[in-house]
Amino acid sequence: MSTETDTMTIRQMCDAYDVTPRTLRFYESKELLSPIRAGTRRLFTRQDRARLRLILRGKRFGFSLEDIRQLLDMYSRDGANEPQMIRTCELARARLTQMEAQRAELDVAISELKTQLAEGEATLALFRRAAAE
Amino acid sequence: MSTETDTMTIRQMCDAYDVTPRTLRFYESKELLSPIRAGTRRLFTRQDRARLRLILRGKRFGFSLEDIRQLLDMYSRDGANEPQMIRTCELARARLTQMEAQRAELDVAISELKTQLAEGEATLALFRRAAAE
DNA sequence: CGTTACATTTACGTTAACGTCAAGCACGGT
DNA sequence: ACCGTGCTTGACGTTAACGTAAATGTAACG
Repeated sequence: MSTETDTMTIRQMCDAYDVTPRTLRFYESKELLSPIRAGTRRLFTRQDRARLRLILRGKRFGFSLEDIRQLLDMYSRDGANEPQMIRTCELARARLTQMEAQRAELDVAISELKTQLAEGEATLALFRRAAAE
Repeated sequence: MSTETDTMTIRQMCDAYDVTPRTLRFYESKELLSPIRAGTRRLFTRQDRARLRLILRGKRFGFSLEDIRQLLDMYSRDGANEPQMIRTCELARARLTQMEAQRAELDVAISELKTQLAEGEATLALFRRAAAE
């Protein structure tokens, strides 16, 4: 019971990671994944699953798939390659800066919107009083 | 010096609000703006400018143009119409909730990315020591 | 062997918010 | 009349990340 094939079909992947088949094929076409084949069908290995998890995480970070592809390539081409690690870190730092800026803008927008909303609801309250006459 | 025409050409608008002509025409085509005409040319009134400011603010809030159109319609159709005010407030509250959720996610993503980055840079530091031999 | 249940490839469609021509008025100046 | 500038409309192009449909394959079940 140890050699449980260790690969997953496309559907198992979809269920496990909540993505569609189209998405997995799309990622393969973009060279983000490279499942092996059993005849014509895809079989996703442990490696593919690790990569998919990284991809999904990257998306949560707001990286584009193209960014992710680069990061993934750098990661896996040679884990112990200094210039590539440096590049990876640079990308990450740049993205982090963007995200922090985005957060700041979002904060401003949120408080502005709160203000607006309060105004609107105050006006509404006035209407109700008038209606209560 | 009082009747300064009070309208602006498309270029003046672009310069004043940092948008392109295409954007203004696009907004008109979407019925977000309705400049008057001097022959064939557009003249943007004070009202148009007020609406444009609202549009740009809405965009900062992350509203889609379609949302903005609805909000604008509700605003201007009759400033003193209760059901419409209510609808406007509901839209704003919904959007606010989205924005707060987005901020929460962004916070998580930021701290995760920070962690990753720290790891990466630690690894890099190790490399450098090894290289220093 | 026929049907059912997934799989595969190919390729066009979608959405938002404009960008980017192209071709042609319109008006002031010379 | 001619030029240059700025404005106009019209229409196709762009980008990302898939969605969706069509036609076909194939593996296992009964």
